[in-house]
Amino acid sequence: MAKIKDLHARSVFLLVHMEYSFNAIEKKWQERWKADQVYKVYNNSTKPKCYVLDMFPYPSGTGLHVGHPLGYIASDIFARYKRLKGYNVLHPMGYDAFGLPAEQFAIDHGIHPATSTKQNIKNFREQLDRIGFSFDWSRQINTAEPSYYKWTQWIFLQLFNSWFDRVENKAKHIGELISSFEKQGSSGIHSYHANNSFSSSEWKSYSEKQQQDILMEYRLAYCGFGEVNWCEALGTVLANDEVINGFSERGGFPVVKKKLRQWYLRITEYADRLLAGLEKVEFSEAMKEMQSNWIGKSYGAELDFAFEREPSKKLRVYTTRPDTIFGVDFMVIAPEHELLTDLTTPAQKREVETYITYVKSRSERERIAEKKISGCFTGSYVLNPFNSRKIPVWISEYVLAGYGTGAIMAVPCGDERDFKFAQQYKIPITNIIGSHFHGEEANPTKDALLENSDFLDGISMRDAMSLVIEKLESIGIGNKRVNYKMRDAAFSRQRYWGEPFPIIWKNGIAYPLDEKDLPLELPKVDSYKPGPDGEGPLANLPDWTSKHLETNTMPGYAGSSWYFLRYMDPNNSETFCSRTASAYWGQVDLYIGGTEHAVGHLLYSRMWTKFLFDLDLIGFDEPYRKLVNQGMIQGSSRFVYRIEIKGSDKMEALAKQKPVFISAGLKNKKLSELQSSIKNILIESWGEEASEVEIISISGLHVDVSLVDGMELDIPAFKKWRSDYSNASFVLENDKYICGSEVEKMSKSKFNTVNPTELVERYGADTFRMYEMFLGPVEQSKPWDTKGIEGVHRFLRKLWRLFFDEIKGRVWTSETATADERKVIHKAIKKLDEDTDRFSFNTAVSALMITVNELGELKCHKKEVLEKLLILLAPYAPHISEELWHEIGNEYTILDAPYPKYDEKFLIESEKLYPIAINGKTRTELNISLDASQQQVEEMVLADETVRKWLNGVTPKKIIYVRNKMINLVV
RNA sequence: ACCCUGGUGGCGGAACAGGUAGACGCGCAGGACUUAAAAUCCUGUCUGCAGAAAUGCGGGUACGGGUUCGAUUCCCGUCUGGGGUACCA
Repeated sequence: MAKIKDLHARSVFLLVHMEYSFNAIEKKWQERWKADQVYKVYNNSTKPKCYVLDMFPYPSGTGLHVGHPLGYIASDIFARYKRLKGYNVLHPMGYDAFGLPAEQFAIDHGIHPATSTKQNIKNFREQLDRIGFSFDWSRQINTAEPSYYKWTQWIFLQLFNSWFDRVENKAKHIGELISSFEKQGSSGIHSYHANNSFSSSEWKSYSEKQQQDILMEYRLAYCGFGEVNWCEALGTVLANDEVINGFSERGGFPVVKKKLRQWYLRITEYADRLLAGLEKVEFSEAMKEMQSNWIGKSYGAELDFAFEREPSKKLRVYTTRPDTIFGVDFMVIAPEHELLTDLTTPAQKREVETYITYVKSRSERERIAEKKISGCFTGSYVLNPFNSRKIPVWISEYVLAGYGTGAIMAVPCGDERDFKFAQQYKIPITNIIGSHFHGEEANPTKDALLENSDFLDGISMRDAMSLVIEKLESIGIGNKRVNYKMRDAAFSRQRYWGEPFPIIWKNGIAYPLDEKDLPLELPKVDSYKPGPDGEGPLANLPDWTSKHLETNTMPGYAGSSWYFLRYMDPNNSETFCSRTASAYWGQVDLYIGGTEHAVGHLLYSRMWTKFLFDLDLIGFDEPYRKLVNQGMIQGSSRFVYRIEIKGSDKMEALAKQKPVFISAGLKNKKLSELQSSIKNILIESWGEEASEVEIISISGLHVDVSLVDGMELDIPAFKKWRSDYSNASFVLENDKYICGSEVEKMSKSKFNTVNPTELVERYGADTFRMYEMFLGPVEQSKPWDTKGIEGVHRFLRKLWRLFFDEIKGRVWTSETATADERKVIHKAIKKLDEDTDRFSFNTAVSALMITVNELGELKCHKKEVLEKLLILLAPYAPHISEELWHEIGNEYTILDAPYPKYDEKFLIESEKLYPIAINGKTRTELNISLDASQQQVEEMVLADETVRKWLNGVTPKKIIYVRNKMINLVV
């Protein structure tokens, strides 16, 4: 019985192997890899370690589209490649499961975010599994699970219980600060908050509340007040992108700024280390630039301008250009500036108030982005400290309260924005840079010699900077100052679906929860509606509020700031990640994700890592050694163009029932030209009365990309797509309906998404993986186009035919390879090795295609060559490689195969055809042996008939050999 | 508005340190095999001019300048697509 079964299996096997049945092969290997746990990794090995990480996804309800796997495929290729190269590779995956969309979904549909998230994760996982990734799923994490966020809360408590010692430039336990206050009061080196000055005995005499208020100014996680987008009508706080032009995206209700109690992370204390750390990591220069611009370190000075009316009062400004002090023609303060009421004169009061109301409705982005300038005079003047010149004080939205001192000295001849402001409000401009300023536009030069500048006249601006600062310091009205554009990170949300804060409030004091009470689980709620006064939904729970627990929750980036550590030790219930685990795996060797995280997630996780390092909880202070940013795959949307008409009610109703669409090539003609040519079609469709209607416009509508072949609309399918299009008629060009197209972000609502699972079913995971890589460089954004996928599929079938013939069956042999065949495969090994290492996966795929073509031309079916080829291919197309690897007689997984080494000796040529150029223009070619000396080559070149003719007796000035590619004679 | 990044055939892209621009693939055109289709294979495919042809000469990497013997690559300016701008992830 057993034998019969076996025979049967064998015949099926042979039959199957005539052609490349990718579906069966991929299913078989995915099951076997899972059963054999081939991707499970252990925290110890004699091999070197390599940690390859993807930015984990937010499991959105719309599932995976072809853009998601791009980075995952790239990292999977790299992880498999490293494993083949003999590394112990950690390649995990998980979910960043807290987030606003799930909460909005809950509000709209009443489904608990945990439920919808769980479902979404299931979908993601099913889709991911089809692509054949080498993730170690036993290490999967989910930031929304209590076993995970217990440690997010725990790290938060460490931040809460820490302060930053600016002398040692590191975080320390708050207890050290307290004992310093007890011993020497605020005179200790640790006091850097100017408004706190107390002695040791004063400290001891303070109430607990007073002491805690002071400590709050030092904690790395602290509570304060901050402005949020408040929508009264919705009773909730809105994200910036939920606000459009001062109105809520949903409902269109007015949105204003409101101050609410907020948690913050004191990331500004790490500004210098975040900046310095960039030098130790392999991020792209662009990424480093974005981060350092965000941190925005600048050197300058703070100085006081006394009020004209009340010289004891001062307006303090921050400037990076103290040298321009005599060019100050006006001051601008932020609308939120605390001295605004003092500065506003009764005459200007009404105007200032109107302006403030206007600014309140504006988002910060709008305030700095808008081209038009707005502002308002306060009525007051301050005095230039050096020459007592009267300077008017203005308010403008482009000055932000949070940066510097919230007030600037405006120098219109040197600053573009100040210049435009002066022009708009007709403020006279002082020129301090002579001929560098023409009155047409500002000139921010630092090279001019100063004029109209009192004691600075004739001095260069660069030298003047330090002179002014010295003088300011000596007369005590200012000082040198380093400033950062970066602000402390807002760390709370008035939302439900996030980590609860392990904080209890008593008498206005925030007390940390005991560690043993973690996790503080997110309670179930009946309603996701906001709580009273803009608080989060947790404020609606009597059970929660009666315990005085914090009602804010943590933001999306909390869990993602440290997740890379949890993968190292995912099931540890004693600690967030054991020291042995983090010591073994260390930094992430390769991190892949989009640039959109440049200044958010990446900075936060770098800060958390530095913090954990300071507390000696991990042994490294940069999380990611190397970062690669994958580009975004955009959707290529298709449009149909509907004719919009004006006419009788009957006609307008018909226009809805029987819409008429016009082909893209015709839509740009003038409406008047169209009237006559389209009328016939309208009459045909709607009856005689249609001759009366007027065509008023043509509107473009998204159409599902699956209904369009290239640009041509599949009309029957389109009619079936939506019931209201079933009676549609079409104005064609050349008997075809041609759609319009546009490249946009991939999204369900634009009908331009492509589902990877469908492609995997049609062409196989291997084809899909290789095609995504073949599409272009991983780093580059590009629109998705399914058309080319056939070419990659053809390549895999060609590869298959090197092993099996449709009629003859097995064709691979154990014969010894020829020199030509060896040359082909060694060329491939060299190229693949280089390309995979430098992340040039698109050219690597091309090289594989060329190799298979060349082997096909040579009719090479030799195992010796083919098995090397399979290993090269394995990271890219794991299923087919594994199948064929076993077919040629290997028992173990291809991932444990030794990666082939190329041998120069198979590639060496004895002579080469060199182009010979004169002044860069190629004139002829010469065969030159590779071991010829430079002099021999020169003699040969100069002796050549054609070259001599061209040189026409002239001796070349020099002869340049260009990287083994050409020889150029410069005359 | 500011910061970052891209722009090369009909299309995706290649050219890795400034050195023969258009590899590889798609599409298209023609051909072979087939009763036919599918599949497969072969040939051509930036462009203008000349030529029966092999081929030759010129132009060409968004646009305008510059540096260089030589520029898709470096520099300056302009136009334009994409990402980010602090509560989307």
